[in-house]
Amino acid sequence: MAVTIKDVARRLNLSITTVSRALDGYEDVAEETRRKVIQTAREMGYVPNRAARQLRKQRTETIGYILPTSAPRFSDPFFSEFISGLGDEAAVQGYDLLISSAPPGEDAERLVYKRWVHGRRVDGYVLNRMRLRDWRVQFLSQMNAPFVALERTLDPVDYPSVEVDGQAGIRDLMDFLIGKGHQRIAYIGTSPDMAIQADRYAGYRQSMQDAGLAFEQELVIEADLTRRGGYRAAQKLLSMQDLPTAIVCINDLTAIGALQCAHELGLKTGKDVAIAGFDGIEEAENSLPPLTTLTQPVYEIARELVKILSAVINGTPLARRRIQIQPELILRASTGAVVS
Amino acid sequence: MAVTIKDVARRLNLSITTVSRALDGYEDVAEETRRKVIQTAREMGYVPNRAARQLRKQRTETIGYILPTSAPRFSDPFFSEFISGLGDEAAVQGYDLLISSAPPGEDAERLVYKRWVHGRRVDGYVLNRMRLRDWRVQFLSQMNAPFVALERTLDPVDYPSVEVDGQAGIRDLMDFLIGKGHQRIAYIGTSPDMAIQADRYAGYRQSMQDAGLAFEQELVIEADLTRRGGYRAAQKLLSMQDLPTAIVCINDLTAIGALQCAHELGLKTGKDVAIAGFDGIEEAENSLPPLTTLTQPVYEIARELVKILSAVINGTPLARRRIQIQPELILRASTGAVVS
DNA sequence: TAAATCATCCAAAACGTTTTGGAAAACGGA
DNA sequence: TCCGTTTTCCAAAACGTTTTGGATGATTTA
Repeated sequence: MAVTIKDVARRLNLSITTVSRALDGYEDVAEETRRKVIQTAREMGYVPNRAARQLRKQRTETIGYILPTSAPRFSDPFFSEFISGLGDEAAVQGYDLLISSAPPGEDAERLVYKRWVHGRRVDGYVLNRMRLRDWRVQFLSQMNAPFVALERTLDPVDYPSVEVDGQAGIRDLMDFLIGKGHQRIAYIGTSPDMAIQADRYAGYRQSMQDAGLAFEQELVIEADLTRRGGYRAAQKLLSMQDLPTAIVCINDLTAIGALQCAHELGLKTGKDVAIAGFDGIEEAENSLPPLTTLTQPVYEIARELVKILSAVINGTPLARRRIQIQPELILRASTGAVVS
Repeated sequence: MAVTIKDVARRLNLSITTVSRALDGYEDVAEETRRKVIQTAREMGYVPNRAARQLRKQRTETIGYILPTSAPRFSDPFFSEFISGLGDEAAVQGYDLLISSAPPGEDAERLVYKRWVHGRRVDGYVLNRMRLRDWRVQFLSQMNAPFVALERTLDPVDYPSVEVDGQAGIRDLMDFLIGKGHQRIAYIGTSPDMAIQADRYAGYRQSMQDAGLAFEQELVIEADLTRRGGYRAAQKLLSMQDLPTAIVCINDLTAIGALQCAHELGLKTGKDVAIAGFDGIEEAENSLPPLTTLTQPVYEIARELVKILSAVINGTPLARRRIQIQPELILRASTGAVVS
């Protein structure tokens, strides 16, 4: 059915060895021959059988990403952009992108990773939504499986990563808020075992301290990165006696939930209370009011991750094993009037 | 390195044939033997090498989906849910999910499909964002590649599909609006060669006609399914002499753009003008005001698509080759006060 | 008792590549 | 002319499965 290397060889009266080597650019084949091989291969529409090549070369030329789906029906604008970045760069590097999904931290997740690792399903892994101690890091490095992560963990393993400097980002934001006179600043975060929580919360704590502002435990709430979580957390904050004047949120979805809560309580966000997020998702541009946020180049980050992973797989030495990206503070109306 | 079938066979003093057949559930192996095989295979952590199996069986046990990325940095809440549905059901059916991305309709898209088809990269394809005449339908059916599509095209090819009845959905919505007394109802759609445009626009036209309302060309605007497109289209509509009292949008993102435009022009959506969307994305629940929309079960649709595709690949006869899903009208404040 | 059937097992081929370890021919230097 | 190089090619092995077509005994049937 499909045209194989054998067909090409037969047509040219050559051995399959020569055809293979001609196409792979080996030096021990005459230029004239190589020319002919390449041409007829193209003419005949020859495409190497992936499975055969994989079997022989013992590599799959595929990279894997397992979606951390917290709910069966899950939807997060971050991921469509992230995946399209992974896919695009994978194509550039000659890899396919294999995708599965599993609830993070569960046995199901373990199962998927194990199956892929033992079945030698992919050459390398892209990880994100890291937990502070992440079994995936331990497991993959133990199994000698190449991987790269967005965000860093505390695991005593040296692995290549891209990290967004959430701490610095939040500090920028806090400086701005404090500069505007805010003193009671609340923080809505997520579970303390998530890497981004450790990172961003640290920024919050540090800025409060540097500014000599009193830390109050009740101004810090743990949510779950969703709109609904943000909404509920804001409910608590905005029903206090002594209202916070600003709410810093760990991500945009949380902030958008908070925005809605404030609105329903009759508070004017940007005037009565300032609210800010983190991520720079598109929805944040169009919320009411538009959301102040720290934006990160998700698409480019995804591509960078694949670039690094590809280098790791091929044993190419890396210029830098840890790339740090500074998020950019985008001021919008949710933290006070702006001329945008 | 990895444990192969040979290792298992050696351990048990059996041939690899028997091990293979025991694991595959053939009848010609003694129950006692099968038991032992299964147990030691599990103990040794044996996972069949995918490439070898693929090569031998001439199938990849993988299904493919190519993201229609209209922009390099593209983000659409629809797709994260869609992909997670595809991935979950693929896992259930024993398939992997391979993903790539390409701008729809371009040569790049053609290239990706061709490479996958010729390289026998996947066993079947999931298509969406169909155009009215879609070359992919022609191409894949010509190549005898199994595929399944969300939405139908006009191509004279019989293929299995899931379709959301946009026409009926829009009619429901229109009935509601007309019942509330709206007469000047505008429609913001997209390029007429998209299947969903044909479908949903038809619903609009038909309802207008059935209600005896005059059709006005200037009340129909072509946008591009994005927030920005919706915003710009609404600008045109809301700067007319004789304002429309309602705007029906082809999807939620468009409607959210329109919402914002109305807000900026000082119009109270839900009072001065009614605006509605289509899709039921999460953002629509939290917009200001919350958006009336037609919701479709994206996750379930994705799973259904994979189920059907799996049946097609395996030659299992299908109960129904075309599944129709009725979207559900969700009334929210953007079309007038509601007790929600 | 011989023949036929049945229950288990297995050797070998095949899938389509890449890679190893030469072989043959052409060439160059003495 | 002969021998060592160089250039160009190739046969065969290997990757890890599944499948084909028996083989071997044991059991039943005639």
